[in-house]
Amino acid sequence: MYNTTHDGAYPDDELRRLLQLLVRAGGLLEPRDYGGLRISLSEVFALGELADAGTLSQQELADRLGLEKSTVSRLAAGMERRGWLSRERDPANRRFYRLRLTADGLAAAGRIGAELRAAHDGLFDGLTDEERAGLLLGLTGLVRVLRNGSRGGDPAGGRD
Amino acid sequence: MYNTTHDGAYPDDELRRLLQLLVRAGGLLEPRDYGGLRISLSEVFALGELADAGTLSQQELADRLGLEKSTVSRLAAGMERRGWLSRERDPANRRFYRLRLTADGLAAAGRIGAELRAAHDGLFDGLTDEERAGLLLGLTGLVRVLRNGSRGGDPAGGRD
DNA sequence: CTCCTATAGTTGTACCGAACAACTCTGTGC
DNA sequence: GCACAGAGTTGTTCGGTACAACTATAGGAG
Repeated sequence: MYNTTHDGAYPDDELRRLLQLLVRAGGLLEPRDYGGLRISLSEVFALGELADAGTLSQQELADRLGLEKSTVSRLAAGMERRGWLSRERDPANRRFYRLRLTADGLAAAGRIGAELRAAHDGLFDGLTDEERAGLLLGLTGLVRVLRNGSRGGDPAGGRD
Repeated sequence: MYNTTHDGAYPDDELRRLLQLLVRAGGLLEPRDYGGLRISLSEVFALGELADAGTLSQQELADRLGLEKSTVSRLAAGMERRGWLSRERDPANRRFYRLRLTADGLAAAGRIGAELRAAHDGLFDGLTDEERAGLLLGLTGLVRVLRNGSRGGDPAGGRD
């Protein structure tokens, strides 16, 4: 397939395969049902960020999610409509919202967290001990590398 | 964050974090420039499948990509327009197309393959040897598990 | 105090990738 | 010949996103 010029020392193929599996078989891209509610990937991430941070302005949330502020405006409005978060203006500076998860929002975050955990437990069940340990180690490193952007020549990104 | 009820033995958090990094920092979802050409993820996958298989009908391609035939119809039309593939009717059964990459299409597949390899080489550079080895092992297993769908209670999927 | 500017958020609009449904075209079996 | 099945197409709709232009609030500089 894509390994036209490569010697096969690395899993060229696996990289694309994995992406493809993640995207398709895993249904990564589509909104899906978490805890019985239809929710988009961005909403999943937003719940996570807010559960993490407690209170965020929309702009902060946008930065964390890598989304445009207008997108987050509508995202937050939707989540408010669902009762997952409250939007109060910051009394100290009324330009800012103070986005906070409501009890419902926290519950949703909990359910989703549980599903994510179930998902990865299910995945892990199919792995050998060695694979499991290796994956854990490798993924941790990968997260580190991706987060620090320590890549030579921006090979994967190219859009920031 | 999401680990409201978990004991922390697994990288709960890391799972979502990884997804998020993949999706955002990696710019996974957006069409991006590969080898200087704007190309969607599905086109990347389609090039891979066709480079793999040589000749496919649209329905076969749709099955492999997990897309609807109508989507693939337009996808293939677009790729034909770009000169990446040829669509001849199968002479033995004119209902079928015989999709094949052109020389240009193969070249594009090669360029994209090179970029994918560069991307993951760049990623791998930031890893320790242990992490690299572990990741390789774990990913291989993960691909196997995802492909076989051996998951307890369909934890990750839920949309097919 | 007024005006200028910066920044948070909103709204209008457009785009893209995808699904679904209804359609056409081709082949097959009775 | 006709009915049915399957491949591909087209019309339409939807969701998630960006971009641009807007409003509203705040913080100076004169």
